[in-house]
Amino acid sequence: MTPREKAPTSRRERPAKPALSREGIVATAVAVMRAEGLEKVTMRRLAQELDTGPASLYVYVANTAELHAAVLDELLGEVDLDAASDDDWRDRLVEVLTSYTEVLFAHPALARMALSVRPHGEHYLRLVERLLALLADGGVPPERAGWGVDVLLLVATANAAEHGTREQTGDPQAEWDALVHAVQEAPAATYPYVHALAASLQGGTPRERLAWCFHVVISGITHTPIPGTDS
Amino acid sequence: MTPREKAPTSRRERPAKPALSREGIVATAVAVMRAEGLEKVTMRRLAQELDTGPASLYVYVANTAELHAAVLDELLGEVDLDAASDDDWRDRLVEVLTSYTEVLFAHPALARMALSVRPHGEHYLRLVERLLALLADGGVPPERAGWGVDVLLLVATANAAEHGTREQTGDPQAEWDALVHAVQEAPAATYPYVHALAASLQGGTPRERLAWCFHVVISGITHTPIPGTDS
DNA sequence: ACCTGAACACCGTTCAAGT
DNA sequence: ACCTGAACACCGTTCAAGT
Repeated sequence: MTPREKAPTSRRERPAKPALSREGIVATAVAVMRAEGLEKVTMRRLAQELDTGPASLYVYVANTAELHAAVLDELLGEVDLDAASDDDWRDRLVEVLTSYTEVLFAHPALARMALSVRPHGEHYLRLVERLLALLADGGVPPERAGWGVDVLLLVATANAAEHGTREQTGDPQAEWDALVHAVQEAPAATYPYVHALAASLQGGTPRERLAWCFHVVISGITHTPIPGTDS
Repeated sequence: MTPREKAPTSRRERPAKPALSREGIVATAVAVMRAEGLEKVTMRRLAQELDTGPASLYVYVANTAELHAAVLDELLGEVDLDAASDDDWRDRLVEVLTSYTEVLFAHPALARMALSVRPHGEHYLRLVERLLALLADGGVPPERAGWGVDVLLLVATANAAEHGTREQTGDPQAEWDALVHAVQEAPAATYPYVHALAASLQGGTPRERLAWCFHVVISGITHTPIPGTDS
């Protein structure tokens, strides 16, 4: 919370170098990510930003992965947990999940990371708590809700990783075109279903597909008992 | 298919440097990945392996991402498309998806990549074709099947990325412990649901959870029409 | 205890020059 | 056309030495 707190300087010099701290490092990391993407959030770059050498950061941060995880939890603070509609619990669930996805959408690299490094920060816990509450509202048995939250967050995170709009590895349009091309060129003899589907491949907006995806999982959760355990 | 084809050497020298080719490069990449993981599949390392300079590879491969995509499609050739059971179409679907997940399980880094670079190789098309056929068997309307395959593969890929056993970024056990710890420490006042769930968090084997996950999505697909489009 | 310079061991990609 | 050496612009992490 004190990213650039000025040390009390007696002599008039250039803005005194603020003392290093975990908070300061994470805050700088978030700033760099917002400005230039997660790819630029490197130990060396951050050290440069904080006017020190990369080795100094290792006093406060174990490694790059841990730093990125801290950045992720910071970002999760932006997820809107208060669904506006007081309609069906399903719709409220979709609202919260959509907010989560949108937050990650701007940083697909972060979403990809969230799939390897299990988040466990404060903001993440808050989100899980909210999702569990909504599933409980819907009468989903507790253990099934636990597994269900896992699947819902997995789907949301993967969607963000896949369709996110920033920091693309290559040209996303070109890649999509390549897929469409591959599908359209698929010989009807070998790939009858793929061939037949070519036309409807681009059907629906990304937003429609995302909402459908969430409804599929929610519906599935209500219909699929955990084997042996719950009713 | 001709990874180390020997050029016809007249003089007896050390094994003549094979001519470079896309196939040779990809084959070498697959070999390096199997031996040491995707992390080691770098342009420089491959060049070294092929006894040349990194710049030479760019004649055959656009960049590292494209190379990794080629490796992925190669690996997808190992997915078992012929479900053994002739039971319910759902079970056969789960079998194929489980095979896909298992193939990626050994290479989570590849799974993560599959979420950013849309695959469109031959083996990938074959897999999609098979999944579409199984959904058609189940009477799922074509367009919904198209969207459904996307979700099923997304879930399978994300599972592999998340729970994969190799090339872990950090210590996976330590991370899982950190999550369990965070959940158990979660104050009951602020996080009642998370707190209540702490006990059952580790419930079920990964395999059970994966199968449940697939059944949830399949069930959801059969119950959730695409808005406005299909019946 | 905290901070640092310097080093080690790597990356991807480009480009002018060669064959 | 294909191949290459050399360079440019970066990485993460460690470690001995300083304050």
